Amino acid sequence: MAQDAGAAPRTRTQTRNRAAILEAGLEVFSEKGFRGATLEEIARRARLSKPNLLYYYPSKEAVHLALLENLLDAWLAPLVALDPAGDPVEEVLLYLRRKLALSRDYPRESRLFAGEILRGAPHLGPVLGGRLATLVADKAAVLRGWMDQGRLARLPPEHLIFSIWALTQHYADFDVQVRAVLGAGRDPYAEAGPFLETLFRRLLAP
Amino acid sequence: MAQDAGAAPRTRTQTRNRAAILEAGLEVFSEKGFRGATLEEIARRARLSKPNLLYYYPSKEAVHLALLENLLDAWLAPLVALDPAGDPVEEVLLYLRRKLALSRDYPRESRLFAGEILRGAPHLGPVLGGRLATLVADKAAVLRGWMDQGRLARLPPEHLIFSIWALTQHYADFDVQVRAVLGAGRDPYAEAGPFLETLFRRLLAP
DNA sequence: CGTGCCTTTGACCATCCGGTCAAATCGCGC
DNA sequence: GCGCGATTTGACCGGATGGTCAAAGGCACG
Repeated sequence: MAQDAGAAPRTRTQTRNRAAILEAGLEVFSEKGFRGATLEEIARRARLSKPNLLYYYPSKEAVHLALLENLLDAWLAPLVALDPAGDPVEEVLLYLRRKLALSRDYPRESRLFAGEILRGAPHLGPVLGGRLATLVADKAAVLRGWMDQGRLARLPPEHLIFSIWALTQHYADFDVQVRAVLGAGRDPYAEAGPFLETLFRRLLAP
Repeated sequence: MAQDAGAAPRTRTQTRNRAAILEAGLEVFSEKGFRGATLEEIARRARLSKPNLLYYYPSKEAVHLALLENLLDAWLAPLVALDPAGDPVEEVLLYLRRKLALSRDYPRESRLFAGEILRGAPHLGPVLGGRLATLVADKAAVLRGWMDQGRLARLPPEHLIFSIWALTQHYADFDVQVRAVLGAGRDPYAEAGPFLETLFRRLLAP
């Protein structure tokens, strides 16, 4: 039996197949959304039969949920890494760069996330008001401290964080639109990097 | 017969029912996405039977398409209104305010749009590389002209436009997340307005 | 080589859902 | 109040899809 999705895989086969399912699920869910994705297609991409997939994850939702949960840590890591002991402007810029790198290197994850939030966060709703809200409150306090010390321009810290999310994730989530507007032969991320760096340097200077 | 979705409605009944269908479709599509929406639910919200809905629009896609097309003009209007004869910084800020107002007053439209783009723009793909790209190229030229005259900070104009899209639409598309982070009792838009205004004033000053 | 568990699968089921159709009903112009 | 097109609907269809099940296959270990 391998039905318990939460348990650690025991055999090599389990490890390999679960990984293949998650990879395939990420591909399909991020492209088609939860409703648009089919178990058939996920199974095919994972080179498994549909019942075989259901042997590893008990339902479509279980795969989706596993992906979102796995994602969360990686997604929040850059914000967690914001160091209260560092230089204020440089720390925020570091966060910006890390977040933009996530959009560039993991656009599927970004879109999976965006789809979930866009639909009202039916699966990770509680996490938003819980872990996420706590983390943001924590880091907002750090930012506010820096502002109080005059080392960072005074701004509503939560909205400063939102602006970093919005500006970086836009390039992953709205990729088609960005590329359609820029035309072929241009590298969105290569241009976005310096632009966003300028934007935040001007915004954050005390 | 009323099958031609493109034709202007002739009777009062047509006008009323088509409007009801579009309103219901907007509600359901923006909340559940194209695949997640069902004709049954759209029909119910429009107080029509399913076959009756199909009498006015020949398919689910036709309703979706009609919504996107109706939307496009309203969505692009603020950018169209960017006046080459106006004051550079004030014109951009005006655009920002108009766009934020759209997010505040028409969040369902914003989410409908976001969903379409997120899934790779299967329906209005051609529009992106056509009308949208042309419009942006046009206004980017205006911005560049202002920059050349030293009346606006030198920045990649397309990315400047992207940043306005990203920052304003974020508040509509990721509404649940924003509210979860801010907590109840706070008005996201009331806080976002001044913040974004500050952000762009600092960014755009020559 | 045999036993027992892990893994895989073909066949199948129930449900949902977009769309059709023929018939009923409505309501406007005469 | 009649005729006729516009509108509405119950019943139905076919395909897609999430999920089940019992049986078969593979593999490690005695």
